[in-house]
Formats: sequence, C-alpha cells, structure tokens
Amino acid sequence: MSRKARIPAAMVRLMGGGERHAWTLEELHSGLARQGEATDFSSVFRAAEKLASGGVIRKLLIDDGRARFELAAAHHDHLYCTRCHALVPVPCLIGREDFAALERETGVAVLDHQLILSGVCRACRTAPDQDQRPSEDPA
Amino acid sequence: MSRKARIPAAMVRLMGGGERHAWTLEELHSGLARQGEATDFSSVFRAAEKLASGGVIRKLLIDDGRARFELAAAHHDHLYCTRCHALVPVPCLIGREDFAALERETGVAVLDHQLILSGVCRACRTAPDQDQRPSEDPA
DNA sequence: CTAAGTGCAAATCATTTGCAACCAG
DNA sequence: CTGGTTGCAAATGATTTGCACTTAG
Repeated sequence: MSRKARIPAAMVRLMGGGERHAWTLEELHSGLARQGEATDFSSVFRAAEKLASGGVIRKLLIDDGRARFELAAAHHDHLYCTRCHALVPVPCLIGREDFAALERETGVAVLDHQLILSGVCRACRTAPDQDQRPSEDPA
Repeated sequence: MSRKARIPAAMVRLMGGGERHAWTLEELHSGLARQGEATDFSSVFRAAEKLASGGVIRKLLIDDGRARFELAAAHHDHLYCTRCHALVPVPCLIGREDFAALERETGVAVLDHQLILSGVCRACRTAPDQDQRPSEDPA
C-alpha cells in the first residue's frame, strides 16, 4: 500500500452526521465540499464504490434515475413517496427466518436485501395536486 | 382516440410467452423483432412506460445499470445472484398486514413494493471463481 | 521506489425527448 | 379531420473509465 484514503473516510463521517440518511453521489459531492473536504466527483464515485463493495454503505436503487447510498450499519427498509420523492426509513420487515427458508428452497445464500415500499405519503394525499419538489426525511 | 396501440399489446403477449420473466428494454426490443413485431427502441420504451404506469407491468431496478420489466399479474419478489446475475422469482414475503401497520404508523399509503434479495446462487457458490456471463431464469 | 488515491477530462450507456409522418375512428 | 402511435435522430444525464500526478509507506 501507499497512502491512506482521505475521501472514503470523510464520506463515512459525512453520512454519519445525521442530517440525511440516504445520499445521491451529487449530494455526497457537495456535502463533502461543505465540510471542507472538496473533491472531484469521480473520487466520490470511487469512494462510494469501494465502501459499498466493502459493505460499509449500501446502494439503493430508486426509480428516479439516481442511486442513493446509506450507511449499512443500521439496516432498515424504505418508504418512497412517488409524489414528493421523500424516502423514509422504516423498520425492516424481513426476518432471518425468511432468509433461511428461502435458502433451503432455492439454494441461494441471501446476503442482503433491499425492500422499497412505494406509495403516496400523507402530506401528498392531503395537499392539492401540485408537483412538489424533492425532499428527503421530511421533518 | 384514433388508433390501437400495436406495440404495447405485442409486448404483453411477448412477456407472457413464458420464456423469461423479467426483461430489459433491449430484450423486449429484440424479442419483439423475433416474433415479427419489429419496432423502434423508443417505441419499446414508451410502451413499457405506458404499461408500467397502467399497472400492467412492473419496473424492477437491478444494480447492473438496466431496468427490468415483468408482468405485474403474478406478484413475487426476487433473488438476485450477484455473481451470475440470475434473477430468480420467489414467493412474496411481504403481507398485506405489514402494509396496513406501516400505513398506520407512517401515514404513507403503500401501493406497491419491490423486494430484491441478493446473494450468490448455488451454482456460483459451487463453481470456481470465474466470472460468469449474465443469464436469467437458469433452467 | 511502488502502489494506492486523486483530479481532470473524456467516454459510456441506458434512458428520454422532439418532431414529422401515419392511421384507425 | 383528430389525436394517439410510431420511427428516426438527437439530447440527456448519471455513471464510468483512462491517464498522469501525487504521496504515504
């Protein structure tokens, strides 16, 4: 080896900051800049790639064109509002026992899972029809 | 109205053919061609878009860059082998009761969900390390 | 010296969109 | 006519990659 990775570390620190729980690469990029760790987008990409493959963070696939990343530490599933695009973490609905059963039946060793529930959040159902701006973790 | 949509219909027919359960746009495109319904890629895209919004088919987000589409009729979840990229349908693990509980707690009306379990299938665990070609619904 | 980490620029690639031609009702 | 449908070409946009430079070990 030769040099300690600066970006990955800063990224984990940023993600653990509590402001947000799921980040797009762009948000990570600007987030790092905001905390004095300005860097190139490709470095953000590679750091995320590395952290994800190392199991430190998890990549989420949302149907809006951009991947999100979250710390893998606290596992939870997600509720996605198709109207305002809020992504709300919810307690995990899948249990170990389900995995075991599936593994027995299918022969596939389940290592991870991604559950995204989608629908319309209360605010959006109540509010008029106007198209709302993306927001995350609505307070 | 004015004209009956040729592509969407052919697409549903193709997807119900049983050969495959999840299709990329590219596969749908070539699949249609193979069954004498040659068409443009953008038409495939638009047909998928329309069918998906109409609830006839469902869009799946797999972490390999391409979306997959499957008939929504028979709902099931998926097992994704991260090694050979096989996508195996498995019985759904989530129940209505879970939805109801979540809706009560979060206020989000759950309309749909996507659960993708990932891991390594039996073949890949047994086989040597070589990187295998993508295959789907391995016989 | 040596290899991993980084920045910058350029390439990829699936996905989308604009627009004119078409056609069943 | 009319408005949805289709084909073709071009635009988008997020993601990736090539490459040279830097620096810790």
